[in-house]
Amino acid sequence: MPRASTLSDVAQRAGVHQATASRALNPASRHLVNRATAERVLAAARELGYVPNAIARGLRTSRSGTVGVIIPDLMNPLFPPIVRGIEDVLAHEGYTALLANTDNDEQRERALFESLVTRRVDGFIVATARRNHPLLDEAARHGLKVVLVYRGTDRTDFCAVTADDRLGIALATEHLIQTGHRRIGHLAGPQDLYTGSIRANSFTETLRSHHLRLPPEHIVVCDAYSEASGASGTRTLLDQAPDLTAIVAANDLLALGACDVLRERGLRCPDQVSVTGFNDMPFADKFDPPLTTVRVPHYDLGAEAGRLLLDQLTRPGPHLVKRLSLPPALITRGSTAPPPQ
Amino acid sequence: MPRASTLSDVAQRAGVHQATASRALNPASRHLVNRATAERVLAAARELGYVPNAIARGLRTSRSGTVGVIIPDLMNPLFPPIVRGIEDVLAHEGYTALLANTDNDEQRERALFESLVTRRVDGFIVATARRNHPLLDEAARHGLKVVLVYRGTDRTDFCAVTADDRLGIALATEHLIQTGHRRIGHLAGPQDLYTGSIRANSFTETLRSHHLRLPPEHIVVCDAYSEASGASGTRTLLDQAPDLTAIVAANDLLALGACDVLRERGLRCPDQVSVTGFNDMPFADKFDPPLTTVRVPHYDLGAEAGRLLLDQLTRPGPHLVKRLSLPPALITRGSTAPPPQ
DNA sequence: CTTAAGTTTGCAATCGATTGTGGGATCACC
DNA sequence: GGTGATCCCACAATCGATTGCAAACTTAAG
Repeated sequence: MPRASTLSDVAQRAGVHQATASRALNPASRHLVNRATAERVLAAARELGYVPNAIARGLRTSRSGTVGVIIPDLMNPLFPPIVRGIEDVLAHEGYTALLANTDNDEQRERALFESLVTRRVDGFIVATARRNHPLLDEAARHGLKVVLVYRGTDRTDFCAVTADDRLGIALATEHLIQTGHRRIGHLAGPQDLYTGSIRANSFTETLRSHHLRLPPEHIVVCDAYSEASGASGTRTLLDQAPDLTAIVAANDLLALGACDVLRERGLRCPDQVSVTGFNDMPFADKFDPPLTTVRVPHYDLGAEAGRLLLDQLTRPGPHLVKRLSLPPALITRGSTAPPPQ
Repeated sequence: MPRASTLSDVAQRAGVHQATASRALNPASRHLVNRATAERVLAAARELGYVPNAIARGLRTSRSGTVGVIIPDLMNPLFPPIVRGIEDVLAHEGYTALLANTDNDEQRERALFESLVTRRVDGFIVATARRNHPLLDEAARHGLKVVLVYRGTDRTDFCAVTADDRLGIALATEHLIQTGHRRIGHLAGPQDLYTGSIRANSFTETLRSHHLRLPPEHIVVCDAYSEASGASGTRTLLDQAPDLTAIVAANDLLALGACDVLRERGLRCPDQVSVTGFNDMPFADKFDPPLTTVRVPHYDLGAEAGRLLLDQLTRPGPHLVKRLSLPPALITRGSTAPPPQ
């Protein structure tokens, strides 16, 4: 196998110095070389099948053209669209995303982070933020550009693109109230996550603003955004408050777990208990019953996060800490109905 | 922001030459340096927060420690587990996956491929193979290591890890036959894909081997593995052959499209028409009706593909072209039942 | 004490691109 | 023909690590 041809191979073939070849090949500096020469270089490159070596370029320019994307779990169907949005925007500017699945494991997250720093990514897009997250400090110490996506953090010194979770939960809760429900429970997400805490707060506020009772046993905090965790949370919730007629779940997976437990206990959804989810995950409309949920523009979250990071990477000078919030929408389906008489 | 410390910073602080520092830092060559010296270097590195520069290393060693992973669409729920399997195996050996979504677009695929070649990935794992795929030739010309995953190709000179699709479809089809069905249709996938063609062949063979009639209008080829495509294929199928009592879909998404159309036409599934899918995508058990389908060990496909590639990358010498096939399993759920009387 | 073998370390080239600097053409104009 | 000005291009340093080679030093054996 002949080794790949290099810049100086091209230069030699075109009969110029490699510096000239470099400038000719790079659109941004092409104007520095004579038109005819440039074409000769381009032709030589084409004939040799020259492929620039991004590694060598990266060493010299100390920019790798890569961005680290840290997500909790690719198998949670909510993240692929976010990743997709990020990639589409980055690819358009010649950047490549390096994906890292942390599996909600701090150990693993640290290792992956190190590996990305070693690879000299130009910036990070982080979807694993906790409300107070040591990794973010470390990133800041390294002087790395960071944009948070989907999950925010308590600190206000990081760019972030999130959905308006407060509004989303308010929409779902008010939908239930307007449908006639008065005893509504909440399956909350982990409270060390921004999404878990803000959604729980919004639930509480919404009930308050409608002057509805909210005894503490109407809220159960789940320890993960998973079906299993939603199921066990629902068991607790129903044991504590058997007279609930509706459950606002902080997430679709929790809602699915809730539906499982309702079925397990012989309670019909939505006839006896209504359930709402959050995210409008793919195929939520195909479930039995089709899930009433809050649609979040995941793709756009990713795309905007990508844009924010690109802006920081490509535009010189100081940057504002932008915090962008995108609007969710209530999607009414079959898992909600008026309460039983 | 102080610039990141380099190898020679570490060497200086430890009072040794950078060559020595390099050897001390690298476990594989550490035995070449005096124990005490090595510890001094390690300490210096720790104090300075030294992070090796993978770019510089890659330039020198001409190995990037990255692998290109080309998949058709991350949002198809079947691929995240594959990616996950790949990443887990690669990460364990210090490799990083560069993910590329082609969106089934050849143009886009070519661009992403170029970009990965530029980044000097050490190898490729390809899940977008078509039966006859120009990209694969090009990769071979570049002398790149390639392992196919999930989808094979007609050529036999590439390593591949696939499910035993032939067996999978046979299981689904025989399940229907044993349940009493005689007039069974097939929603086939794109025939330029290995999976599409082998599944269609297996369907035909299975019916033949049971001496069942199979008029050509009982098979409709869909032009993509998507719900929409499955829906329109099903319309054609039902128009051509209204007396079918069962449909073997080449894929879960096609099966979902089929269920949509059955509902749209007032046909009850499974009472009037049974449907089987393929892949056992996440949440297939939650659908209405729960989908009878063929479970494919996606995670393991990815993991094995990763192992195969790693073996080629790390073990010197010539390599066998291994073709690995993993067994699927029939998962019987609510979308299949005996045919109506 | 000499020689040989074995350890440990330093020197310097190298990977392949980018880029600041300076010099040689070419041309115009006085 | 001299003087700039303008354009192109070549030279060479540089990014940060790895590694073949040889020098220096230690130890052991004769």
